[in-house]
Amino acid sequence: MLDSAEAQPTDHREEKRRRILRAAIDEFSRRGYFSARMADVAKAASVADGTLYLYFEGKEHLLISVFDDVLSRAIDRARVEIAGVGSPLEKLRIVVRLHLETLATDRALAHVLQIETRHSRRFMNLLTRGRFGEYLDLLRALIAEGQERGEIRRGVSAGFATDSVCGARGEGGRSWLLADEPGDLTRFHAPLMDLLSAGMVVRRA
Amino acid sequence: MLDSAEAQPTDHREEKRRRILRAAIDEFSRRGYFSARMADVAKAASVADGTLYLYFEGKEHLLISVFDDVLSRAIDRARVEIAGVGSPLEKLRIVVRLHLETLATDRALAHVLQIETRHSRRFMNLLTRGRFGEYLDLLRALIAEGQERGEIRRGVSAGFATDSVCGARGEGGRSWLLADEPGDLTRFHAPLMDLLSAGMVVRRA
Amino acid sequence: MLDSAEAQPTDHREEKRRRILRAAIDEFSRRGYFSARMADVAKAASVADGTLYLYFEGKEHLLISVFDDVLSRAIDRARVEIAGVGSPLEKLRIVVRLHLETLATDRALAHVLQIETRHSRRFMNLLTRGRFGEYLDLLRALIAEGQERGEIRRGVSAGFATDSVCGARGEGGRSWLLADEPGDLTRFHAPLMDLLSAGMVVRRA
Amino acid sequence: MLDSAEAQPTDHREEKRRRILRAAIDEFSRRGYFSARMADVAKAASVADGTLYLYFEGKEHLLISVFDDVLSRAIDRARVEIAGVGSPLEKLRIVVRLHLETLATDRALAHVLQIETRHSRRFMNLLTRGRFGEYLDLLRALIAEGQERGEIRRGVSAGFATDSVCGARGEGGRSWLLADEPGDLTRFHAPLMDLLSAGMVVRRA
DNA sequence: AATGAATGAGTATTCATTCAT
DNA sequence: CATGAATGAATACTCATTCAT
Repeated sequence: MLDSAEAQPTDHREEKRRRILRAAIDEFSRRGYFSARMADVAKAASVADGTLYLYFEGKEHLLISVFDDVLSRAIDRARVEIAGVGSPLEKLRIVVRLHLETLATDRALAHVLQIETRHSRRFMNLLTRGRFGEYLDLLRALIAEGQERGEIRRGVSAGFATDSVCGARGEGGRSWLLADEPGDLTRFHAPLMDLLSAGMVVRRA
Repeated sequence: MLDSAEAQPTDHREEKRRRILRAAIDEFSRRGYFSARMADVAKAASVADGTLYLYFEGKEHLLISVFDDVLSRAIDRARVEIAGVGSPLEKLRIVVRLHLETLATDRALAHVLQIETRHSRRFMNLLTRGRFGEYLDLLRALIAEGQERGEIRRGVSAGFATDSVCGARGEGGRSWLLADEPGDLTRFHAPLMDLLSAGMVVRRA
Repeated sequence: MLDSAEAQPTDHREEKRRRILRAAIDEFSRRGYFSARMADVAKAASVADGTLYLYFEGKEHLLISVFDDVLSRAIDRARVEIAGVGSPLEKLRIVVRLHLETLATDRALAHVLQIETRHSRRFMNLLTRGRFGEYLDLLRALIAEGQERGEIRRGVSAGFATDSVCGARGEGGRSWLLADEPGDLTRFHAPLMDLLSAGMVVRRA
Repeated sequence: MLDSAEAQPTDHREEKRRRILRAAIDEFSRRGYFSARMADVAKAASVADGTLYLYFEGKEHLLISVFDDVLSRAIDRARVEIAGVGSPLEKLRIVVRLHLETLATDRALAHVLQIETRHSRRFMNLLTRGRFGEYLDLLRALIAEGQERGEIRRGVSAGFATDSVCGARGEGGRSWLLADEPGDLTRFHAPLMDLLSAGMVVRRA
C-alpha cells in the first residue's frame, strides 16, 4: 500500500526523466550538442524549461546522462546474454553485435554517442569515469580472458585491441551515420568481426 | 629582382597565415571548437581580432582550413614517399605510418583532427569535399590495387577497409590523446598494421 | 474572478511593453536610431537586455513598433473626433491639429517620427504597409470627399494634396524619392508653387 | 608657367576631390549614410581607403561636405539668375525652381540631401552653420523684401514662410525639432492651415 | 513539483581610421 | 602624395540558468 502510494509519483518522475533524455537525444542529434537549445529539449519533452533543472544539473550533465544511461543498459544486457557462453571470442562477438543493434535501432542515439560526446578533453574525461569505463573494462576483460585461454593472440595488448574494436566499430558507425543511403548497420557486423578476429585470433599452425 | 620585391609581402602574408592556423589548432585543441574564442586565437597569433577575417572567412572556415591544410601536406608527402614502392600493402603501411607520425608530432593538431572536426553533419559534408575526399580516394585506391594484385582479400570492400583503417587509427589516436601518460603514438604502428593486415591479407593456403 | 486572475499578467506585460516603447522613443530621439544602443534602451526601461527581445523582434522592429503604435492611437482618436463633423475640410483641419498636438506634446516622439523613420527605402516600405498606410488612406478619403462636395479644388489630386498636408512632398521630393515610378520631379513645381503662392500672395479685393 | 605648373596638381587634386564626393553621394544614397562603408566610397572613387582621409576628415565630414558643396553652387547659381529680376516673389519662384531642378537632375543627390542629412540633432546643427545657413538667409531676405513691397502677406513671418518653402516645416515640425528654443508647435497650426487652405479651398468669386 | 518570464553574461564580426611603406 | 594591410573598439543578439509564483 505504502509502496503503491509512493510508486505512482516515482513512476511518474521516472517517466518524465526518460522523456527528457529521449528529447535530449533527438535534439542533440538533430542540431548537435552546442547548437541544440535547452528550450527545444524542454519543448520536445513537453515540460517547462525550468523543469529540466529539476531532473538534470545542466546541459552538460544532460549529455553525460544520455551516455551513461545507454551504457548502463548495454552493460546489463551484455552481461545477461554472455552469461552462459563459454568462448571469450564468442562473447566479444555478442557484445559487438548488441552494440551495433542498439545503434542501428536508434540512429539519433548513435549520432549522439559517436559524434556529440567527443567534444572536449574535460568532457571525455568525465565520460571515461562512470559507465563508459565499466564498458571498456568489460571488453578488456573479455580479451584478456581470450588470451589466457589461448583464443586471442597475446601480441595484441588488451587495451589496444579494445580501442580497435571501438574504433573500427565507431568509424563504421560514423560512415553509416554520414552516408546518404545508410542501409543496415548490422551488415557491418560479420566483416567487422571477421576483420578483427583475423587479427586477434590465434592462428593454429 | 622582381621576385624578391614581390616575395617579401607574399612571404610575410603566408607567414602570418600559418601563425593564425597554428594558433587556431592550439586554441581549438585546448578549449574545443565551440568554446574557443576568436579573440584568443588572435591573441595567440599576435594579430588583431579583425586580422583573422582578412585571412579566413570566419570561425568555421578557420577550422576547415586547419583540416585542409594538414591533409594537403599529408597527401603530398604520402605521394612522394610511396612513389617508388611496389607493393600496395607496403604503400598502405607507409601512409599509415606517416599519418601517425604527423599526429604524434603535434598532439594539438591530432586533437583537432580527431575530435573537433566531427561536429555537425553539415560540417562533415564540407570536409568530405576538398582534401579529405582526396585522402580517402588515395587509401581506397591502394586497397583496390592491393586486391587486384592479390595482396589483399577481396572479401573486404575497399570502402569498408578504408573506414576501418581510419577508425582504428582514429580510436588509437583518441585513446592516446585522452590517456594521462600518452607515450609514443608510433608504437601503435606495427600492431595496427599487423592487426589490419591480418584481416586484409590474402592468406595463402 | 477569472478576469482579475488573468488581468494581472496581461496588464503587467502591457505595462512593460509600453515602458520599453517609451525608452526606445527617448533613446532613438536622443542619439538617433543608429547610434542608440539596445543596452541603453533596456536600461532606460529598467529591464534586462534580453527582455527587449521577448517583446520585440529586434532593433528595427522596435522602431517600426514605435511608429505603428503612435499611428494606431492617432487613427483611433481621429475617427472619434471627426465622427459628428459634416465638412470634410473641417475634418481635415481636425486631423492635422490632432497630429500636430501629438507631436507638440512629445518632442522625442516627434523627432523619431520625423527623422529616424526616414532611413532606408526598405524601411519606408515596411512602414507604408501597416498603420501608416491606413492613415494616408484616411487623409486621401477626406480630401476626395471634400472635392466631391466642392470644398476643395479639383485641380489638386487627392494623393498630391495628401502628401502636401502630411508634408511628404513638402520639401519637394521625399515621396518622389520613395515612389516606384518617380516621373519628373519638376512637374510638381507648378502646382506646388500654386498651392503655396495662394496662401502667401496678397489676395487683392 | 608657374601657374600651369601648379595648376596641374591642383586640378588633379580638385578632380579627385570631386570624384570622392560623387562616390559618397552615390553610396550614401544607395545604402544610407550609416550602412555605406568608407571602403565602398573609396572603391567607387577609384582611390585607396586611406586617400579619403587626405581629402576629408572622416565619414561625417564627408557627408557635411556633400551638403555644403551642393549648396555652395546652388547659392552661386541662384544669385546669378535672380540678379536682374525685380519682383521678390518672382525671385523666390526662381530659387525654388532651381532647387527642384537640381534635385530632379540628380536623384542620388536628392536622396542624400533629403534623407541622409537628417540623422542627429548634432549633425543638423553642424549643417545649419555653413552654407545651409546662408541659403536660408537668402530665402528669408527674399520673403522679407516681398512683404515690404506688398507682394507677400505680412501675416506669415519670414522665417515660417522660409521653412514652408524649403519644407523644413512641411511635415509639421522638422525645423521646430531642431530649433534651440522650440516654443509651442501648435501655434503653427492656424497659419499653416491658412496657408494650405488658401491653396486648396475653392475661391468663391 | 512545475512553470516560464526574466535575466545578463558572453562573442563573432564589422568597419572607420591609422601608419609604415 | 598614395596605398591598403592592420587595427581594435564597439554592439546586437542568444540562450543557459534562476526564482517568484
